[in-house]
Amino acid sequence: MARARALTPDVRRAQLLAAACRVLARKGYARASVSDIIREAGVARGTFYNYFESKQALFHAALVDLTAHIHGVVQPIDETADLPPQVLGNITRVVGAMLSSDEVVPLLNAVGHDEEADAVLRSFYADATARVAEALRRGQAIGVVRPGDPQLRACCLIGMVREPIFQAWLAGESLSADELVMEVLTFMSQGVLETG
Amino acid sequence: MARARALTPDVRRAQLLAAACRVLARKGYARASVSDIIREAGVARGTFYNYFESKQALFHAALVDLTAHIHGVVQPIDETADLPPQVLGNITRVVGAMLSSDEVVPLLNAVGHDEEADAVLRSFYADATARVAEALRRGQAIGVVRPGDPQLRACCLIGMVREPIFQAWLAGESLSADELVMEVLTFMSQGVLETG
Amino acid sequence: MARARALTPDVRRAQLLAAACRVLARKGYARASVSDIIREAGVARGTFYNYFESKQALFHAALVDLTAHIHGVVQPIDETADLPPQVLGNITRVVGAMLSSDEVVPLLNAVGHDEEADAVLRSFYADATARVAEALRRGQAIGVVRPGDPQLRACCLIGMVREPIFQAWLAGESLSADELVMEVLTFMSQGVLETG
Amino acid sequence: MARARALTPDVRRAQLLAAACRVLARKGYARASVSDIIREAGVARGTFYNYFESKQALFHAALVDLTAHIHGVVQPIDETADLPPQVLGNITRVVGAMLSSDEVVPLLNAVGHDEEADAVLRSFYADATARVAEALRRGQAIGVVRPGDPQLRACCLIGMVREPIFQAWLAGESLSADELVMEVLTFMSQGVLETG
DNA sequence: GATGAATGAGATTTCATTCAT
DNA sequence: GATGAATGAAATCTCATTCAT
Repeated sequence: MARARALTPDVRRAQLLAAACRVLARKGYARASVSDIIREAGVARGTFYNYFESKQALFHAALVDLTAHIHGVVQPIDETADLPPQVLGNITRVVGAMLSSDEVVPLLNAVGHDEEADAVLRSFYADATARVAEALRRGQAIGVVRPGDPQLRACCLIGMVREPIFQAWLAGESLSADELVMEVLTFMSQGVLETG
Repeated sequence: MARARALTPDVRRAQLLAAACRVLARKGYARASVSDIIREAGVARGTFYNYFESKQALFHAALVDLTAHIHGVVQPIDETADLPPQVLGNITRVVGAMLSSDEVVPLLNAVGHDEEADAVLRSFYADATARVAEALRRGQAIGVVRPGDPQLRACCLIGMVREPIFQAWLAGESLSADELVMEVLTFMSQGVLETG
Repeated sequence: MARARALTPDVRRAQLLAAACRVLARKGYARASVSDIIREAGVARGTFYNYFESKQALFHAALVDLTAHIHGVVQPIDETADLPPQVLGNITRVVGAMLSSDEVVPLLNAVGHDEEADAVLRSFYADATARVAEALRRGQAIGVVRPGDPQLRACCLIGMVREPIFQAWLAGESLSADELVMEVLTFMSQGVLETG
Repeated sequence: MARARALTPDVRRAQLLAAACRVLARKGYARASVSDIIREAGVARGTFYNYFESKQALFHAALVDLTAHIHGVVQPIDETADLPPQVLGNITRVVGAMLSSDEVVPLLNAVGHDEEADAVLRSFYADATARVAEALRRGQAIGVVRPGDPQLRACCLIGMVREPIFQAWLAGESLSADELVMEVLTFMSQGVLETG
């Protein structure tokens, strides 16, 4: 076989991570094998293990990367400025990040495959919920959010965003980020039932 | 060896399915092996294959059973009667069904493990969404639901219910069905933002 | 491939152990692979792992079996009877056990390959030394053994037996058990130097 | 990267050999990897193969060095001078050489790992035995050594020295060279049994 | 000469499935 | 029908060696 051109470790590592994400998106967590990944990356088996201690370590790294990226798009709320546009902006950016590539959704729904990966996802969701809950709590403090358990409400909000994305992926359909954001806003601001 | 009493096929099948569900709840889809299942059921390896073509077939059957059960708790809307209590009743019953046993949540989140199982889940979620969307559509027709894409809105509603249940399971915590139902109602009827 | 006749677990286990010993004798500890062992035993790869948790576990079991067997040929000393023939008998039986099959020597010299195996060998040699030392101590107590550190002397005696056996094996030559026993007796009773 | 200063081939070779010996002492023959050796020596992987054809070749060279060193401490017997002190001196020097460093014992017991290394050890032991046997033969000729097979007797003598050293190493204990030499002398000159 | 990224043959291990009893 | 020993394809992982720079 033609020997792959030697790269600096950082580059090769990133390449392997990217290849792994593509494979994960295509075959799913459970069916993605090291053989798939190295074929996708065009390197030899041993090369893989020069960069990751194990297949599990790779998946762990991929998830950590991904969740960090999503958290990264959230901007802290400036309480001295107008709130709604900031919240809207964050929702829009998160939805954008989740729809930005085909690889995000399957990874974020890959629960129950792997002890370590589950831990990463658990902390991702716990963290996201905690942030939203904190924002709600502040909103309640300044009287712009109705009373109610912030933790539970935060979960509902996350589900409201996550589920349409998840189902669109499951069905292989595309989803309009703008429409989703609008719908979430409707639920937040007035609900969907006409009130006499 | 101690030979298990010959049972009628249906009983044995049900016994295996129940054992499989318990194992799935305990170990998760990916880590449930045939050995686990037959140990739990107390039958020999070969016996398993007298009743299911493969491990995949068993999981498929378990999912079909489970999703049928959840669909079963939903009652058709009687449009001549008062709507809100019927909707409320259905939400309550679905939440109740999902919280009724430890086995439901892990199974409904077991995505990406298995081609066939994914198909079952896909159709479960598609079906659930379609039903809710249809209800919304009727609501819009008679003017009790605001305008908006029923499909997308249905997804949001399902996510609003599913996510808190999912996260509580992930965190190993319990969840109050009543509080969840109340919160969903709040989102539906008035939103969570105070309106000047 | 023709399916191997199903055996009771005990028999199959013993067969695998025996096959492993033959392979170890032929190829040495480091170069004996699971593939070699199953080829020798005529079973499939998976069958091996039905009986031993790992390759290491098999080697451990083989060593435990072997060392137990050698210890088993040693008979306790009856202090009310004549001592020399009893000692002579034990030496003869141990030498006999070590020469009884080609597999003993390579196994007893397989040091440094494997943490667990080393522990078995360590305790084998420690135990053997302790027994000989105890016999020497008793001999000193009743005045038939000269003064001197029993532990060290026991080691020397064991080496005196072990080394010729080891070297004969290394050179691929055979060794007369009787001559070895006689030589050891000479060293014990009078030494090899003529005394003026 | 930090490129090691180019050394003369002999120096570099010696440096690698020394590193290999340290690693061997620490991890044992079977667990010493090329990675360990180059890390210990502080050279790059490729450099290793500029000096040794293979890992096996390095171990071979290390053994040759070591065995040559041990043989080197043995002084030829001057038959015109008094014999016992010369024999005593040689035993003392050999024991001293074997105890001089932690690396000797594990290497001399590294049997069964490697075809070539086994050959080196085989010839080391054969040579040592031959020398001792020759000395015994001369002793018999001049009447200071009792009759008996010199070859077998030489093996016993070597075992008498080697075994205590081996066991002390196995147990991680230290050993007094003087006591060992004295004990060997006792076995040679009078045996350990009291004679009425 | 030195470097270290890349290699790949070969080892161990897993586990869903088969089939003789 | 029930049993459980046997199977083997396929997965993960190791590490001595190569070779372009």
